[in-house]
Amino acid sequence: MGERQNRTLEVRGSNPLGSTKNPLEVPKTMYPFREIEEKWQKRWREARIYDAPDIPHRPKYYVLEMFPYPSGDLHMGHLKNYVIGDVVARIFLRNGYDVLHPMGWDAFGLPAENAAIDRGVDPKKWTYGNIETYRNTLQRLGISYDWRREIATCAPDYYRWTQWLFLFLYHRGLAYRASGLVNWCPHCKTVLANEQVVDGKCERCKTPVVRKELEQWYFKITAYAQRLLDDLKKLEGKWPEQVIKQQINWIGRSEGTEVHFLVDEWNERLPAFTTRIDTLFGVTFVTIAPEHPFVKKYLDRFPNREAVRQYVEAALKKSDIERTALDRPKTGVDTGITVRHPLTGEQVPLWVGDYVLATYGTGVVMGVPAHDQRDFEFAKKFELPIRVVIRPVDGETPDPDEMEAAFEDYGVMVNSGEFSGLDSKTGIQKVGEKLQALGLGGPTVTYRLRDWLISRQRYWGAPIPMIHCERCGVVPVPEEELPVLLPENIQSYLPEGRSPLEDVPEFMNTTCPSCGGPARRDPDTMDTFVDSSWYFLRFIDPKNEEKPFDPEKANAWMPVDQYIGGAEHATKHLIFARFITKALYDAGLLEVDEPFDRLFTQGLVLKRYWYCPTCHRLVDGEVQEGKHEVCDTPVEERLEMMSKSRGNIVPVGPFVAQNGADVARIAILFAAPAEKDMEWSDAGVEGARRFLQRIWKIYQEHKPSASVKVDPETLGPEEKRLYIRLQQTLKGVMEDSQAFHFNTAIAKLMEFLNDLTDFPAKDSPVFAYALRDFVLMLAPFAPHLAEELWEQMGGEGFVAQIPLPEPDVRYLEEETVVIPVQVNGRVRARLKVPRGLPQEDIVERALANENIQRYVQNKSIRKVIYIPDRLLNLVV
RNA sequence: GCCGGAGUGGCGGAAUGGCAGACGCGGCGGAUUCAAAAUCCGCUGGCCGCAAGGCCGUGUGGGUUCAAGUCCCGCCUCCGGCACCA
Repeated sequence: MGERQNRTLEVRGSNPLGSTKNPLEVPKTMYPFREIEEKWQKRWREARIYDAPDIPHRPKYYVLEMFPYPSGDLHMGHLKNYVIGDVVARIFLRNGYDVLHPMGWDAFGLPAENAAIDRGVDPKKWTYGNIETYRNTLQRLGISYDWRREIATCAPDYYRWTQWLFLFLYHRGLAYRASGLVNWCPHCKTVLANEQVVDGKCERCKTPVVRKELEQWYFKITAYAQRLLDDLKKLEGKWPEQVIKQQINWIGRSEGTEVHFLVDEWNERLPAFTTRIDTLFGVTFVTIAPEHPFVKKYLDRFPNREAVRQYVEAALKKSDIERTALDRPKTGVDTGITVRHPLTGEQVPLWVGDYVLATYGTGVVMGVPAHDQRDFEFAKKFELPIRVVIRPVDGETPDPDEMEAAFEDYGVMVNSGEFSGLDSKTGIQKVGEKLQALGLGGPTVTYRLRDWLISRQRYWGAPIPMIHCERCGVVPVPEEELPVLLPENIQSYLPEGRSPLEDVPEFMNTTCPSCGGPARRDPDTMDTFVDSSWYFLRFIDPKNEEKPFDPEKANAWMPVDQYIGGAEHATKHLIFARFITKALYDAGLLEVDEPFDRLFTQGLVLKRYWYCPTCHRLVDGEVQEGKHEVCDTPVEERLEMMSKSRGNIVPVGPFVAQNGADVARIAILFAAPAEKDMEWSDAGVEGARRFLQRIWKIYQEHKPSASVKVDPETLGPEEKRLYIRLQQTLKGVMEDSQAFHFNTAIAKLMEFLNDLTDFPAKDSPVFAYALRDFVLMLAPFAPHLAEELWEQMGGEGFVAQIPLPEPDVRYLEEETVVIPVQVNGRVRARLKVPRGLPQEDIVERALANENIQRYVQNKSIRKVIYIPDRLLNLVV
């Protein structure tokens, strides 16, 4: 799996014939980046310039990139995340902030266990080995981390506090154990959170998920549904709209009405949820989900008990995929009992149907075939009556016998007793009130969000700190006994459908903290999203042995001012972290109730590769004339996110060794806007390399001094122009960087380098002055080269700590401008004129122009539009 | 189906309603070289033209405007998220 080193893959599209150039080959004339980068990394480290204080005394800025899961090699996809964060951190560090910029490892998780299963490697050794590699690579990139704060979620001194968090939630009634139907991945042999099921499949291995009845631990995130929704307003304009929308969707608030159907015989009531209570009089049946507890409870007493039993069993066996397949016909079975309509008193049949979801609303729906398409299909199939109770505002009441689809629009209520004649919206209110008055329901709100299932039947995670005692039941491990250590030297990590810890008697057998009798530990470990739902707090106080974090420090540093990561966490990590933060806030442990003030979601890094559909793997380098040379199958071209499992990664380590960290940084930032997906291509590297090489060269040729001073008032025209261009660049680069437009910021630096190259009077002080400021601007993007050049110029201190130059606002505009002259909106000439020339003079000069003459002659000028110093349009 | 986002040269991509294609990659031509690499200079959206210059051009059809890649209305395509959510 991805063991082979990546070769160059030709970049198709830009060069259909393919390049023979090896991007890993260093041109001989390259500046000595290796020595330079090593030298400055060492000096930064020794001077500890990236250390953040425990409590900031200057304005604080907390920059955080989503920490990685350390598997194998760090690749270009990761890199983008860290480089963006680093540029931001460096800008704030230079502008007088105390910057907290930490890095750590999301180190619990399945791949470690799989490595153990596949290759017999100890998960801990494997993980720490990877961490070592990752850390080295990141350090080699010169990212400005405060490494003293490094954390790993798999370390006992971290997961001790993850366990503390569990107990904290437990004591606040936010962690509970419940038996229910859970998402089960038959391949990973573990349960999954809702958030980890994608398209009905396991997010990790793509196996269709099935339902299974298990007793598991849940976090009560639904208790925070409304606040998680409401507080999104605080994030507007600071989080990507996309992510906010996704969370709104995910939480899925729905306002409706609960309505109770009565089962007189057993003195039970079945509440149903609907958003269209105005259609209540159209109910001709009621449908209940197969998994509904009512079904289980009364199955034996249903007249059609055999049919129902078979149906329920079959439904449970189906995967979610099968059950939710789009065009699947409705299925169901009549229970044989009837339920009483709350308003009409009519008895309607109760059906079991798997189009009703047990986990949404109440698991029961009222069947209104005339006004709900699903009910309509169900009724048609089972020949249930259709009763129309809504008519269009300006139309006839539809004839049920002729309907081909449900009429789902709002309209006017008909055949609805005392409510007939009301419009739908009023009806919804009135019927709701009536039900409430009768004690048979009333207005209510439901959410799509479900509680967070956090038990995992796997080894490599934080053990759940709970003990099961036969006498006392479930008992929490006392806080002072944390951490509950994960046992090492496990015999088998192979998933058996139960936690591997269950087979470790030394771990399992313990004494009950309550009664002292023999008891067993909870064998499950926590979902790794629990680990990462609070890690940003531990960075603030990573060595604290008394508590997860010191509130004083946390309140000084929180919230994270800028969070950077992938949008794929919109409804996972980002919602879990918000929930945990709110829970800590409610307990008075934090003064903020939102963890991340600003969020930036960077685009993915994609890599094109050849895929063999027969061998099911990447086959770059084994392709002959469009076929895989091993099996002779035509290969497919794929463009996908870099990932170790696909094998299409470009590892950062070798790339940086060959090209240098600064080249890697510039290449990844310049290639595309940071928020957009990009294809990694070696072609882009060439531009970055040339750019830095040209910078190096111009400084070696002219040896500018950092102490040069310039009085712009005394400059000649050419010099003044360069001075003005410098100010424009300073302004543009800063503005672009603050907007995360690093690609255009670098483009502006390139443009200015072109100006410098073309500048004729290279011995002028203004030239040296421009080179000085150029280095200062370059530093956030290519910090090593900038430090080196700064030193060569005789500059004092680290560039990394020197404030970014402010543009001289008096000189942002050039003295002459080129004004396009349009006739009827089409450009016919361009005039070079002094800035601020009055309109009359411009028009006069325009009319003197030969080409303008051709279009204006014999015609009268009807209108003159002049945008000062921008454009002239003559309408004739 | 619903909710987002995006369609601009050979490619990645620029453009507060005001010169479409900045910057870079690639390509072509030249300088340098015994030769190549590297480097430097010039050209590089399409079509017509010796040239001056002209016509066309931002997925597509309309509209607003002196002026539209940008604003409005309709359509097409692609990507992401959600989806039997009652």
